[in-house]
Amino acid sequence: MRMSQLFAPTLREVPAEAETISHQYLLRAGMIRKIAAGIYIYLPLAQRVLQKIERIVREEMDKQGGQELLLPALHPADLWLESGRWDVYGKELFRLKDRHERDYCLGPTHEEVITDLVRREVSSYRQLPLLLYQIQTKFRDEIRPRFGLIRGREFTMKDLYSFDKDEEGLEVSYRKMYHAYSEVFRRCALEFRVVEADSGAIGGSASHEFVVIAETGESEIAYCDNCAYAANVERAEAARDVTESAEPRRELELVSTPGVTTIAEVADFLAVDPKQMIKTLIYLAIDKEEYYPVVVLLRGDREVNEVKLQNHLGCLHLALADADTVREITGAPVGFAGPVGLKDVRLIADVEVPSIVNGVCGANRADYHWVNVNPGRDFVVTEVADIHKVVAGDKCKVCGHALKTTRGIEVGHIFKLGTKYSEAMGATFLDEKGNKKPFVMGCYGIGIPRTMAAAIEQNHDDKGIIWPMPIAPYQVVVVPVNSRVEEQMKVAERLYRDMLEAGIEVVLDDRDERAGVKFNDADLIGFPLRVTIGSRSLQEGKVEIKKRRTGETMPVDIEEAVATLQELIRAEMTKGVSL
RNA sequence: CGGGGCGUGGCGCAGCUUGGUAGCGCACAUGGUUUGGGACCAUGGGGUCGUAGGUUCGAAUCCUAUCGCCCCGACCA
Repeated sequence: MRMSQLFAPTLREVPAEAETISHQYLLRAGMIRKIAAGIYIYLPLAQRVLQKIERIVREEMDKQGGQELLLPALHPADLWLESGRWDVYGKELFRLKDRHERDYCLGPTHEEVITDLVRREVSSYRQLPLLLYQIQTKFRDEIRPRFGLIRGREFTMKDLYSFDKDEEGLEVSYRKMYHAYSEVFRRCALEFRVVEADSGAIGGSASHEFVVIAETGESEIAYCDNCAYAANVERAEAARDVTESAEPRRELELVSTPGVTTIAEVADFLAVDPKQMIKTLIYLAIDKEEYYPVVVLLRGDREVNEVKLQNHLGCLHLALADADTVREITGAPVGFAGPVGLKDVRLIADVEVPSIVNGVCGANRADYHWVNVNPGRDFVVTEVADIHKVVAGDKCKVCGHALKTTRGIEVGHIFKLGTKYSEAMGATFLDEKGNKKPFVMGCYGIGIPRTMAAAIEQNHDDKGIIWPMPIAPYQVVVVPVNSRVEEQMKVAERLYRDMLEAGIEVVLDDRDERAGVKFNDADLIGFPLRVTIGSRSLQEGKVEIKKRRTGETMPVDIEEAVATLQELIRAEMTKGVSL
């Protein structure tokens, strides 16, 4: 490809709308353009990267016995009503009607469609296991699209669905995908971690996320350096502090705390450790038709993990109660809630609460707190659950070492679905004994554009993108320093032709631009290798090869340039990690 | 949806407080000089100031409504 012909409108300035590095560079390198919030055009360079990622994905899926098919993006509402998700999925589902007023939606995921297909076409255990996948456009009316390609409303996803005859089969399929995903991201040269995850709206038992480590990521993960434990903080659990305090239980006492409401203020005012406090929060658990209040107790230094809480409650949504509801339940304004004396309301204590001795909590009365509160004595704890958020420093539940936390971008997610969809939709087969059984399913997704963006978040410097070789849009750019110098152009053209013949993916920067412009564009777009042809080295019959990542340059004889490049490319293609 | 911010040539911004009929840099076009890290000179084209109402002799500027976009939170690959 000639740079003069390449449709890659690079931008010198940073577009105001872009906050994150990947978003900025994708725009500036002329790879994407936005057409509406969360909806992007992929220009030729981006398309090449996406296709390379897809190719890697296909190869790894195929290796595990996956078969590619293509499902529709437009789904009839019937299928979603059948699975029950027409109501559950909520506003995120793009819904539309056809001319006959029939309901449809744009698929945000494809469990319904694939389950429908399989229930009609597969009837015997002999046809299992079945691994079917596609690379398809998904539509999700995200509450807030953001960070460019990281969270779009339309994006391509590879989704594979596994159908097995039993749990053991699912386990095998799940492990295959776990391995395949690790291979995909390794080949994309990404630094990632596999973490235990919450399975969220898709449902099911076990699930793992593949998280690319990046400061700008939306996911927070907790992990242990000492053992293999790693989990999304939405799910992460820590070892419990079981040290029973020997301190004698003191007499319950009401103290005046005028205008002192927050944990920090109370701790300060009464000179107690926040760990001694019982944080009392009023939530509303919201289901399809109804909602009810829940009182949640935590140690004062803890935050609620709403995902855990919601899972525990099994409700659809969760919201902090408004001031009126708080007053209704506690009889006091916000800031003075406590479990002592509360009646007729569901009370859930975090696992750490029962061991608090002589604690402090609100008195359900404006401007008063209780001190020397002892769970079990001063209020009854019937429901205990792990609902606090794990933080760095908590003990690993596996080995007891201090956990660390970091942020990352979730690029892949694998789920064991079990029989959730097959049962809801009556998808069954006959087993060896002729018994009707629901398929045991799994689903496995990779966000393709997000993977591209994550690669940029992890591979860039202040000049631009540094593509890992396996997913670079082109492997080499040839830059004649001065396109008007005939000799330089001649050598450039010859090398360009030779490279094409050798199967190297190359761009020739034949533009009549100053060297600085070409160099800067080359750095911005992020070609892993650059061949510079200038008068200096040409005098000695040499050209310069420069590695984008390290900045290392090496003069090579013109005749050896192609062979050298091939060698460098080969080395980077198989390496699997960043150079 | 709650909180914050922004809509002015393709991009980045000024002008708005204190109304007087739109400007700067980059990009673009033409000519010339330049050419190893985003050149210079000259000339030129391009904007219903997001949209709709209103106030006013007069609105980018003031008022109202509305749409869009970005950032922080609830959603997820």
